[in-house]
Amino acid sequence: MDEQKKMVEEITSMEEDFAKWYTDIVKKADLADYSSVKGCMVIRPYGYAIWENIQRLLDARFKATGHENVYMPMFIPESLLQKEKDHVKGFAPEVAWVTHGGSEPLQERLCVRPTSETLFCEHYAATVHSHRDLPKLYNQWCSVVRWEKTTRPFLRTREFLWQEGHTAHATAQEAVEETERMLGVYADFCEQDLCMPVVKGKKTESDKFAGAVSTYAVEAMMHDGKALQAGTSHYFGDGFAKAFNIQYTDKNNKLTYVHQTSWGVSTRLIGAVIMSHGDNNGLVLPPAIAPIQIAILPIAQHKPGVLEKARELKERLGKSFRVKLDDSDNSPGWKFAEYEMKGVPLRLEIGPKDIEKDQCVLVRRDTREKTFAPLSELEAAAEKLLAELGASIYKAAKENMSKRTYACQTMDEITAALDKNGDGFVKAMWCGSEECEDTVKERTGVGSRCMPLGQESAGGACVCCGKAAAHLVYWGKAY
RNA sequence: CGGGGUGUGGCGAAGUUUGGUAUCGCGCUUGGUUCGGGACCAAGAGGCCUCGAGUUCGAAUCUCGACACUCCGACCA
Repeated sequence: MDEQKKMVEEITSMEEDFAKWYTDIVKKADLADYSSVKGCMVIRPYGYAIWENIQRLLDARFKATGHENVYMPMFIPESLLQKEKDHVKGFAPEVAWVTHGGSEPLQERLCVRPTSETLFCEHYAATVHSHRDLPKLYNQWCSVVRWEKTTRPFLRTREFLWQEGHTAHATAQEAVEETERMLGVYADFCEQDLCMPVVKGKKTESDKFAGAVSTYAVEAMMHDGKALQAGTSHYFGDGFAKAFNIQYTDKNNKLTYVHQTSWGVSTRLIGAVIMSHGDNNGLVLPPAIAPIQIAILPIAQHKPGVLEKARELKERLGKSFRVKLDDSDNSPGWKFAEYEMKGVPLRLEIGPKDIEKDQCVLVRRDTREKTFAPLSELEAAAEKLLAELGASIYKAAKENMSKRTYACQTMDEITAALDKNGDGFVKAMWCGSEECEDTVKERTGVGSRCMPLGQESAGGACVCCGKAAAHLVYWGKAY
């Protein structure tokens, strides 16, 4: 094949230009397209199918932990948004406002929800009266709007799809447990279903959600060594309850404020998957969320019996897997490249030679390794290969993370590690002062990502000021 | 929000310096031959040159403005 044609079809290599590689995949794998409003993207059927799988799997986990789905309005009156002062301060700069209904100016302008804490609070204030009404374990799937200045498909868009869980509890302890439980649900989902290792941690004071007592996050590492916040879980204490007057009568007939949490993940997860597993042939999808798990590609499909056999296999495999049979006129080579671009985990080739031997060829997306599978054992073979692929891409992502995690004691060590090995997580102690946090960022370019849970090491000196350190911090550049 | 880059059929580009009514590759349509790593032949279809104002006999090309995309920083899911 001549070079000219190659240029047309191939994507930019990730080594050459990671940012362009990313947007190439978004476009060429048919995940999303730009629209006429900056930062608002069209999520195309293939991209949306990935989101539907994410939704389905997460929703099951939410239900399993006792949550119910609800739907809150898209608009928030300005006065309602204003009730919690830290919250409004955090979000005011990026809300979109509705000022007119038709041609009539509104008496009070309405903001398009950037997040729905205030709406849930208003509702809880109206419906929570007794300890018997608690806990409230609500979740909603919706889109929210934040008027971002710079945007990128999936990673940062002005409108994005997400879920937001909002819970109200009788006690602080219960709410803290909920916050940690949901962080765990996210971490589990990322690791098991997205095959993406994450670091669970607590955000520093300066990095907390607007209005939260504490914010937790799962941080993933992308292929280029930059960090991506994959999900967050917040503990609110009774701050919102006081601002919105959410009280219940407890067992001792005493009026008490509730304790709240909220937690969310968004379509950003799709960006995370692209940048965790993709390669120079395109997307690589974890089997759990792949819209097509097996692409059946007939070879020499005009020859007698081939299409019939391919259809038979589709019927059979369709009972256990998400399967697509491509019987279009495109050449086999074209189809190979196409389904690799789309990240389909497993490709099944079936041609005259296979039919003779009562077998087919299975090819893993990540390694392109071919396996000849007897048709009698096809389901088992496919199952095994999908599981192996999942384990294998998880392992590769994990290795990338370990390889790019640098333990440092001094500022010079940080700079040296980043210079030598490229972007990654820097593990370093921190005294807890905002000054040091800022200084580290200024001088080394890495900001605090989180204070990892379960890794608190006592003692040591702050990497910046040298005083006694309170926390181990993962630092990094972030998306 | 600061600094760069880009905007021409569906996609990628040439043409802009020096104004004269748009070119190439891929894709698409039809017919035929092919088919185990991005096939080939033939005949076709398809363009508000991002948008708006201006200069000019005449603008993709010059001027001004807007919008969008994108990269590098600062901020955020």
